Amino acid sequence: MTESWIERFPDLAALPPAERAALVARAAVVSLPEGSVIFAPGKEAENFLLVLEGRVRVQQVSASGREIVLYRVSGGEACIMTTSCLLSHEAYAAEGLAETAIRAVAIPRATFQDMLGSSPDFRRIVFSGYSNRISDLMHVVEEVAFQRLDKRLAQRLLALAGPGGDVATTHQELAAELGTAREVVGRQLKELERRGWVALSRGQVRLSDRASLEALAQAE
Amino acid sequence: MTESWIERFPDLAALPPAERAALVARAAVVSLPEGSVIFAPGKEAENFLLVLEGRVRVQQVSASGREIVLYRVSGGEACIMTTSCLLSHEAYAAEGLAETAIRAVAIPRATFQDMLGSSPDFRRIVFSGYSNRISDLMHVVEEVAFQRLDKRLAQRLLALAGPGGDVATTHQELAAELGTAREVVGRQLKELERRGWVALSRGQVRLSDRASLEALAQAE
DNA sequence: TGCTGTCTGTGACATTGTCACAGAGTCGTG
DNA sequence: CACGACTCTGTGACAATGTCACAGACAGCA
Repeated sequence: MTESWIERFPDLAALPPAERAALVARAAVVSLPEGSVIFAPGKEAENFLLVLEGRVRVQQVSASGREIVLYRVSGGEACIMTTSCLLSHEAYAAEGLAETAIRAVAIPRATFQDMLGSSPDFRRIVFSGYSNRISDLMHVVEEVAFQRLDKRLAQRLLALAGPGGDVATTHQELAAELGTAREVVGRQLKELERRGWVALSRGQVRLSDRASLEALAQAE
Repeated sequence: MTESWIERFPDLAALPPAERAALVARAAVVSLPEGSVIFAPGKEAENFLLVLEGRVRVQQVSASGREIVLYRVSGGEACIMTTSCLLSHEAYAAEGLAETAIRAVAIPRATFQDMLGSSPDFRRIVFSGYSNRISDLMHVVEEVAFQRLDKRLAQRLLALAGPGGDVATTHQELAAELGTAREVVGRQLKELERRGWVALSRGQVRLSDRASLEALAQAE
């Protein structure tokens, strides 16, 4: 059982046996219930986290209470906000929430530093985590600064929709995804409904014309 | 002379003599004129850059031609966009421009990888570069998504002003700093002028009431 | 049933973005 | 100097988005 998690990270599973054994011995698999706060402003992280299962949502909260989702970390990825805190003690104005129940590997600070020095593969995992996050953040900047809201909303609806084409969410939650206000989302959804592209009910958006939404999502 | 640059990075200068010598031997000091494109979408980097002198501006350009400044890299810092390209071959939609003439240390890919493995201090420099950039990007998101434009403009004017209180820039350039449109900047400046906080002339903004601008910049 | 809290809808207004111009400053050149 | 070419700035009309103050609708529960 102690060996199982490392198989999710092929690069790590391929480490020299000694390093691999050390890592497995010193890391702990932790479980967190849905809704847990993984990190928050002012809370310093003690462990480096590799997410095994579940999804972490990282978002920013403004002074006025508005929120915006920055990115999500899924199984197989490193949660690099904690890393940053580990390495440079900077406080971020972001918080990480467990959107689902989480299983993750917690690697203590010292082991993390050791592994960084000893394992090129471990470094690659950490760096590519950073790299992906920077990429995500630049994408957010680009969207917020330059994209129309109807397009962004269509994108999110498509991304959040289950296979049946339903999105179980409130207008408030969608507004937090996009960094805008609830009323604005309400009006945008109303317009999409008027065009026959979605059907609205309390706490739910049903996508009734995916093709049109996709066209909108990809529009210039 | 070959030894001089490393003194700008105390962490590196303090490396074990062997490593330090290897680094100095394999890295090259390069000079770039003002206006050089350090990196651009689609251009893959071959070297890791440590900026010695000068300033690099990293900005994003939208399809519609609007721009937004993401952050600046100054002397003593690592230019981590190039790093990312080095490590994960991801293409970013950002470009880096030399705002001033630049002197930088270019470290070849292989040496960079070696140093990452052998030197905790080198790792710290690289990681803290990443960390700072993530911090910068989150700050940009926060500003663009949640802050009023007059406040952001006041912040930029104060940041860009020389000691005499002059900002030599066009409305277009200010708009690119903030990710907005020229006309909007023009109107905002007009309003600041009406209040007597700035004086406008072609290609220049003179800050005539710093205290008021600072109050605006710090307003909620 | 009535109460309570959440979710949604709406109108009025402020702020910001877009578009299509026009006017004014600067510079080189004849 | 006169002229054109170019950049920089100003403006009005309108569209899109954000803010505020509500009111109504819905769900769960005593």
